[in-house]
Amino acid sequence: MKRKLTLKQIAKDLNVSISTVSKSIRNSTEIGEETRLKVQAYAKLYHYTPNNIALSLKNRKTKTIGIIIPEIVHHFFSTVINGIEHVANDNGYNVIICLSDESFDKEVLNMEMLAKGSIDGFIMSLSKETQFKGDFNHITEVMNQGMPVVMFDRVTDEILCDKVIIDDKAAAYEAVQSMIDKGRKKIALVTTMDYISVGKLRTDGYTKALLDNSIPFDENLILKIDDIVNSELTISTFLKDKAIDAVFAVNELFAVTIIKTATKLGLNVPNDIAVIAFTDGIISKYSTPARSRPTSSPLGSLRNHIRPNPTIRSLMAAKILINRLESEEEEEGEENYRTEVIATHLIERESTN
Amino acid sequence: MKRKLTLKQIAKDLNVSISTVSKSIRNSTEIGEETRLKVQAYAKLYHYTPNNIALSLKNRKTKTIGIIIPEIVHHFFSTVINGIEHVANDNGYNVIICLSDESFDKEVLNMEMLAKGSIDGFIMSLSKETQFKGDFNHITEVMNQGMPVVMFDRVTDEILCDKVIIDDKAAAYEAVQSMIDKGRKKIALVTTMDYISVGKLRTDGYTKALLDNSIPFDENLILKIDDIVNSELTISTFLKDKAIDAVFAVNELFAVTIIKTATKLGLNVPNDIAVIAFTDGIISKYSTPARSRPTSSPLGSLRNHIRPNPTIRSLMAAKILINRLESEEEEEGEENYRTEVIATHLIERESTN
DNA sequence: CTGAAAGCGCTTACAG
DNA sequence: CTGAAAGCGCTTACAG
Repeated sequence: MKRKLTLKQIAKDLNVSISTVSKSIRNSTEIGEETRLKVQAYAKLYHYTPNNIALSLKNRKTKTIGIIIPEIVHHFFSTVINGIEHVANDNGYNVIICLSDESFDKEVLNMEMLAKGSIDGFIMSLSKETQFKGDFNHITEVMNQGMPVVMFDRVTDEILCDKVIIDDKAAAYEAVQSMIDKGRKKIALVTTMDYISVGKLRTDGYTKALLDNSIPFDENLILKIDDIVNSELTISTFLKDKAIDAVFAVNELFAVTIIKTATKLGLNVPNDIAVIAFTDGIISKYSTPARSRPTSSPLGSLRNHIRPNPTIRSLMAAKILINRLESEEEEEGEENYRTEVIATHLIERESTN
Repeated sequence: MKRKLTLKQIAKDLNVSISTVSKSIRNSTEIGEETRLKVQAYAKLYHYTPNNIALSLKNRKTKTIGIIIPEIVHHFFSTVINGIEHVANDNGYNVIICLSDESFDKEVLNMEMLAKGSIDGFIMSLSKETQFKGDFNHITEVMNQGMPVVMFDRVTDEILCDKVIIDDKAAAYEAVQSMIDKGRKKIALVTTMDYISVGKLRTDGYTKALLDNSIPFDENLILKIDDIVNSELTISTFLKDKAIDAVFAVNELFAVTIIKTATKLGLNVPNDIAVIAFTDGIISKYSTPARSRPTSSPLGSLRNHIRPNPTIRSLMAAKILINRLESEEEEEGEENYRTEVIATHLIERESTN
């Protein structure tokens, strides 16, 4: 079996010492020009590339960042990865991606694997199951070993570390407020289970908007969905039984399902029932490939929406991590973690209702 | 800054040698029970984990597999990753994912990065741009350094290596034949640009089916699409101008767009125009979240389709790679590359037309 | 100008 | 039963 070319091999082939080869390749002026050029030519000819593993060992840093995200069949995370890669590459870092697949066990395994030396730090978004269990020992563990962690989007208060989030509560508040302003009376909420931090915060925004407007909070107007794929019937019943004239959905898939269900029930969206949601653009992309007539698709009815831009956040997360990595060299003071909150606002299209 | 615990540190803390610590932790009987247990307790208490980087250097293998795929906003690749991870983990391997984002440059950079020692072998699917350029030097390069590569789905004839593909041509042939059998006269083809190997093969199957049935090949019935997102108008014109009664689409997104466009033109699918396509299930998942009434969505009209199962292929690819990795230890004979062709057939739903 | 030595963290054959 | 030494591939301070 062929092997990667090493300094040792070059040294042997050229009858010089390993140090000489190393210095020549790094173009050190310490080495005489003749030798230097000879070695360089040889290295180039045989496509020598230094072994990163050896470099990592020597330098005690890998110059790579690990990303752990729940899933990737999702436009959102794809954008996130691109953003992080961009900043990383600009700063001489590489990026490794691992998927937790929304599973706690996979998240733990992936973190453990990467923490065994493969990377210098993490950027992560918690899996659903992890948020549900509330078990964050794997993260504490990694941080105890001196690895910085930046949490992204799906975060937890139980871990002290850098975080990048959007102001979910405020954005939700704004959305619900806008519905109230337009005269909607019975505003329902379709959200996730409470353990999803993001869903929880958006729910809080909804609740607060109602309170601030002295609208009585009605628990029956809240629908918590665990598995959207099998929930059309639930939603149908929900919409039918209450005289709801507006729905705030915490994500795009929920919104699509709601709009479709409402339409099937003979309701006109947005006239009979308005729908506002957080979106990420992926579903509308698939639903209306050509975009020529937005109103022909479910999302067309979703004129007003909140679309958090993942790019800004991913750039920010990468910068924070790299910053910490570079400054950490000597320092001891760790406690100054920051939580970056990116403002996010409701997008209202012209012909709103 | 805190650091990861090392054998050296433990040795110092416990006043024994590094060798003793190492052997104790690996539970070698060479070490006296008392010492062994003491070391083990200490290691456990402080959560010692061996440094993978050091192990990789020492063993000259990393026990990790690199996956390079074009994108991940795609159910298909998500399934592929899961399949590979499954086999990998079962065999003590870890998996690292890199995205080429359909870009040649990113593909090259990612491969170079991983080839510098981070992994033992590749499983990859070529980016569109790479297929378009036809430049595969980065792959040759990596293979020359003794790294096995298994190509997956989007492959090229220009590189000799292990490959796992489906029989695109035969499956396409079967689909087109079925339309012919049902009496369709003017069968159009909507496909990708020729440089996409998969699209090319499916096109070949289409052509062959026509030939074998003595149906004159009409170039005007072939539409090659580069960017589906902005192609509704093109498709609309295409469908309108010819008296087409059937379309074979090489992928699901094409099919959705075709069906939508046809419907807008007032055509009944499948009565006026039948559509058969290769699918992967993701779009139908988004388009009809609840699945209760399949015919209400574009994909509902796509009763007959070819859905290559990515799981089998990914398991196969991982097995082939690991097999090669494990057997390669000493061997010299490299030339016995295999191309695994997974049979794939048309799925016909009951109420076909 | 060139090279031997130490060290990154680990394992293992070999002494004692 | 324990430990010193060599080596994985590299860099760099230090001799010569």
